[in-house]
Amino acid sequence: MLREHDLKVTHQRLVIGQYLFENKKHPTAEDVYERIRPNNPSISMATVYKTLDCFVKAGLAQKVGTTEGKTRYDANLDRHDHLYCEESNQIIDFSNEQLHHLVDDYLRTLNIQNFEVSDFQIQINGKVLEKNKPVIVKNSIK
Amino acid sequence: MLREHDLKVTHQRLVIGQYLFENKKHPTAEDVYERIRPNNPSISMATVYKTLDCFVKAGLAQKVGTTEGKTRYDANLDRHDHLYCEESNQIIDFSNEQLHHLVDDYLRTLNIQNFEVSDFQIQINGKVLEKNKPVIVKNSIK
DNA sequence: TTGTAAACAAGAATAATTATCAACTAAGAA
DNA sequence: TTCTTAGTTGATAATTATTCTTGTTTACAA
Ligand SMILES: [Mn+2]
Ligand SMILES: [Mn+2]
Ligand SMILES: [Zn+2]
Ligand SMILES: [Zn+2]
Repeated sequence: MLREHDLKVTHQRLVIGQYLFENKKHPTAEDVYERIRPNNPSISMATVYKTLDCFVKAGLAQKVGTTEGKTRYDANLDRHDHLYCEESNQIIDFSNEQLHHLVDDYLRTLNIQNFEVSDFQIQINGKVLEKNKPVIVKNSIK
Repeated sequence: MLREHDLKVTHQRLVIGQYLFENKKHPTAEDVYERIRPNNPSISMATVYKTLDCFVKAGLAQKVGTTEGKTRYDANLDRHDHLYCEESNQIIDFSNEQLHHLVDDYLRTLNIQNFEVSDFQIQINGKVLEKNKPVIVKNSIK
């Protein structure tokens, strides 16, 4: 994956990439650092930032805007939206083809003058009810 | 407006509020500070932050998440979405009842287990074509 | 195996935001 | 009006998030 994107394969990139890609959370740089540190005590915070940034530039991850004053990173490259928990600040992936089409089709019927739309993302605010249980989305229409 | 929200009426709040409410931009704290400073040289940055924060807490404004590492503030309290210009980083209000209903209705048909939706906001990414001309949205369907 | 550009760790530097605190003031009570 | 006081402000220090600098190490092409 790194090679495909012309990135040198280093231990640091493998470790950070593995965490980011395997469990699709939306961690801050700090989160990543804390997580990988126990097994990789020599990796520095600057490297975490540079690595995340290089993933973003390579298109392997994206930044997610928040209101908390820190940037979150997302390795889920599929088209998806986000559930923002107002209590825990966690961001949960939400994928729904129909919803996407619905909005996409509608946006195409509008003509937004002087603005070229590239894509969109829906930020669904609310709160997780039971903090330990998972959030599951079910499509009512088949 | 301030009195209705049990906020003491101070010169600083009037000045900052006036800027924020009259031209519905999405300024950073720094933007607000730079803008009001010429006519109010004694207002401090800390006051700008505290004032914006108190507007948010009172429900007179909202924070807008960005990917730039600084928070933006929005005094447009109507339900609306945002056009994010990837080039200039400006955020433009986008209001469309139909689109809102479309998404709202659809979200209600889903049952998102263990998550209580309060509201949502669509982030439309793209770029402003001609930087000096305005961005206008027209509804194609009446 | 070696040369070299790229990447790294450590720590300094900067940028954004928040905290502290003494002085001031809005606004209600007397 | 004047008094009282809780809330607000400005100056400045502190904290937090991120980026920069520099000497050292490493990936990998030749
Ligand atoms: Mn910063
Ligand atoms: Mn901060
Ligand atoms: Zn995501
Ligand atoms: Zn807005």
